[in-house]
Amino acid sequence: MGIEHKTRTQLVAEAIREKILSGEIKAGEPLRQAALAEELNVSRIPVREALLQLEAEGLVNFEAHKGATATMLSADQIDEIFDLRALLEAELLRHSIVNLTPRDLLEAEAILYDLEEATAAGDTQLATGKLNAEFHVKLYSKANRPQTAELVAMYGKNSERYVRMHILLAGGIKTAPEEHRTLLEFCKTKDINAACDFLKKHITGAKDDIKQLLVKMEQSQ
Amino acid sequence: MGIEHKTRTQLVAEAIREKILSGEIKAGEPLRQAALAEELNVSRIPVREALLQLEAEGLVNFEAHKGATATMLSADQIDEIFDLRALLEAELLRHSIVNLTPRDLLEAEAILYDLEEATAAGDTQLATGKLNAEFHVKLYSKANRPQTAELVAMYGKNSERYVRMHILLAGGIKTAPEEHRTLLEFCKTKDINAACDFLKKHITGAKDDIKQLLVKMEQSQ
DNA sequence: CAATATTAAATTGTATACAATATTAAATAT
DNA sequence: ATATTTAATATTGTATACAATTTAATATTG
Repeated sequence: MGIEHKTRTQLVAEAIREKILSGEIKAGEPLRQAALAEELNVSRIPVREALLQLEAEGLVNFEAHKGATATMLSADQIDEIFDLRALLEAELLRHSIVNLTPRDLLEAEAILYDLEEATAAGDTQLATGKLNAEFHVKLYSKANRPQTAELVAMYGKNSERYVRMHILLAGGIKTAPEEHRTLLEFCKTKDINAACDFLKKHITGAKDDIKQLLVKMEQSQ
Repeated sequence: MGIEHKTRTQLVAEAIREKILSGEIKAGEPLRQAALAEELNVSRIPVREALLQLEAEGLVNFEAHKGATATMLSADQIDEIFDLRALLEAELLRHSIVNLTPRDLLEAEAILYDLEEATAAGDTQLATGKLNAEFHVKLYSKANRPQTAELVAMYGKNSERYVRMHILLAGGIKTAPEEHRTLLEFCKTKDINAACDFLKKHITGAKDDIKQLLVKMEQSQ
């Protein structure tokens, strides 16, 4: 049982990803291979490979001979990504919901409990971040649709920095806390169509909230 | 206006991609960096970078220290990919259909004409391949959903080898030729729901056809 | 002989060095 | 002075060389 040995490329990818998601590297900013290599104490090879990976994740644009830049998502692109998420997550839920066991639903409720507590405590970072994701993942956990799940994860990561930014600037997403409970209720009663429709609205609502801010930012430039 | 200069990585990616799609490299087969490098007269660096790109496209699995293999899609995975395609292509069509001009529809009809001619001439390769794709792309052309379109293109590429294989082994997909014409008709009358529902069935039908063959192949192993 | 440990070979991962391209600065011409 | 060329610099792309890891083969032990 040897310890997992991470390759430099993977470590570099994680480092750069976090820099982008945290906003330390701003959208549009060029990512110089040599600079990153020196900063992270590696050669340019793993930096290049990490950048290629991040491009696949949609976090980076890599143009031959020109170099890489952190992707800059326009309001339109955010719009599309959230629509895709709504579509794909509803599809996951549709397949998962019939397989959700009572235990799954209780576990989801447990997460929801923490989430509501975090909300009450004013920790929007935690509530709209980690716990929110955990709750959704739990509901999708029995979908048995690995490729769809991977897509959802990718777009989730891609949205993450905008959600974070929104939390920072607007103090959280105004998603009503009871929305999650409503969704869970539909899952319990196995009301597939109601659950999926509600989920779509839930995601689209978050989108509208974020987009409003983004449009304002685009105008103020 | 300098000529477009392709990087070795891009050329290598194209070469390997075609090898996989054509079946020259079979699913599951390991892709040795050194061998590919020598064969293509480059160093291992562009080979590695090409393999990373192909992994992002879903054609290759790249495991650290173990190496890359051509992805092997199970019947289940094929199933899921075609479901995703149905979902995403319907979404594209939904957004495109209202913007399709009479000219767009005539161009689609022109492609359809060629397609039907190819079918009549027995050229299923052309009919289910290039022309079929062209027809679909035309219908989606006014969706204004670049990221969704990119996903659709990716999954299209991913399905391609199985479609090709199916054409080879079963002499084409049994998609009724009139299905395309029905779809076009719904687009002309701007009957969005009918068009999208029909498109989903159209894609799912192709899936069932291919999956049947795949299940048989998996059993015979 | 089977199972495990050890060594050797193959293969991948990464650093360094150099080549190709793009960007910027300087020089020249209009 | 402005526009266009030319040279210098910065940056990316790729080959080579070496290090790390895995896989295969061999040796060792119970």
